[in-house]
Amino acid sequence: MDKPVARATDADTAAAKRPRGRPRKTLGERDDGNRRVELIRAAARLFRKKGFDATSTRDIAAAVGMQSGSPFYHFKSKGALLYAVMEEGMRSAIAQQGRALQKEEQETTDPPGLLRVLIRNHFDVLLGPGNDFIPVMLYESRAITPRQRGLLAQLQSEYESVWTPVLAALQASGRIRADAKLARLLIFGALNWSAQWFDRRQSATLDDLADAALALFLQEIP
Amino acid sequence: MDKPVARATDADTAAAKRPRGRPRKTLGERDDGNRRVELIRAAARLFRKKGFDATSTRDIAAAVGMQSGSPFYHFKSKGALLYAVMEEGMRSAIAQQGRALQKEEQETTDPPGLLRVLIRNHFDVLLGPGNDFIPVMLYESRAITPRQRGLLAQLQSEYESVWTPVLAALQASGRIRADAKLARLLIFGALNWSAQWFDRRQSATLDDLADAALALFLQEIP
DNA sequence: CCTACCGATCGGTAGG
DNA sequence: CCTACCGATCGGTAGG
Repeated sequence: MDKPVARATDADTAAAKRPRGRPRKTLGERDDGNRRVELIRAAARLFRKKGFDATSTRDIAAAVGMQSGSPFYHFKSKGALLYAVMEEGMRSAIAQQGRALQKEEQETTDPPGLLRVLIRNHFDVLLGPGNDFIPVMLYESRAITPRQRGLLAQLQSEYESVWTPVLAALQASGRIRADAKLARLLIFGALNWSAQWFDRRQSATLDDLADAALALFLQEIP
Repeated sequence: MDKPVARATDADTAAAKRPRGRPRKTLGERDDGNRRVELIRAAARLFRKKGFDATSTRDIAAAVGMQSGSPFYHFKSKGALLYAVMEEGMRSAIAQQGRALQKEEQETTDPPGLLRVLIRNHFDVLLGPGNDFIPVMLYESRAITPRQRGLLAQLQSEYESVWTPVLAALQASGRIRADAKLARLLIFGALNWSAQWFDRRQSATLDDLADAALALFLQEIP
């Protein structure tokens, strides 16, 4: 769990294509971690589609070809599996955000450009193919314990820590007018809510979304 | 169900204060509708607090002092009760929005002023004391049938129909830069997400929120 | 990781 | 609206 899975964006779809295929044990590849990851991935998809409470551990077991009791060999409870989905989602999102910034770091130090990278990447984290982890975290947080919520809050702080100076700079230069803290909450709301309505089969692309968000939040250059 | 309950904003809290008190039958007041409304209200509170699946019909029955099977005398299923919460929430929100616009209709025909009224009222609908109905609708829609979703979509269209011309006017005048449809979705997202983080016991008021939202979305006058 | 199983809970109903 | 109840499902476990 410490090393993030390969970019969920491109890896998940492939795996979902052959859910039957038993793990190919090329070379000395151990099964242990794989089965655990498979469980987390299947759980994420089902938790997102049907909700945590409406998903039975039997559903999850069946999705990876296990018997009903077997998930409990890997996770001590259904709640632990939910938390693993959320934690994996956050670690993966943080890593992906880091890569996105690094890639653009060529010259893009201007706050508007940085905000675009952050927003565009956030849409990817939320809406990219196979990215069910963060939506699950956003919409099922009621089901975890206060302690787990605290641990996730730390990861969320880490994720947001990159945004704070960017938003502060934009506010200082007058390109964002609203109070910094409320602006951050409202912006994340606008972005996060897209998980409820975005349909990949429809017209708008993630770039369109990023454009619209930037146009909505940023004051035009005077 | 056709006539909306008294403004949830001021009526709900009072009722919550005396959950034990058996309905006072002053004058010829019939119990029938009251019990039904009590059930809807209790269900809304519990559905919001614990989620639909995690709330048992026994929880709801107990909250209004009934035995476990009795809610099914009023509603044919748990799902019907959920839908009643959502429909009641939408009808109430539409009525409340109508009143808010009427009250301000003195001279306020300018789009920015109208948007402020709409946003301020929307925060009231979402975050006002005892207003659990709309958050339940927003966050539990997975649990209703497609047909019910369709019926609610009609009510949501009615609610949003007032926003559309206002947003169009703001876009035409350059005070909103983003694509009209995406702007609407992003704005509603920013507002709706507040149901996840807003804490009435904290500093910001609903007026603060409305101010911040306006400042964030509207281009400054040149 | 499977087999076999348990106790608890749940939505819903018959019959008054 | 209550009493008494049912069938189904669920999370989880022992023992291999």
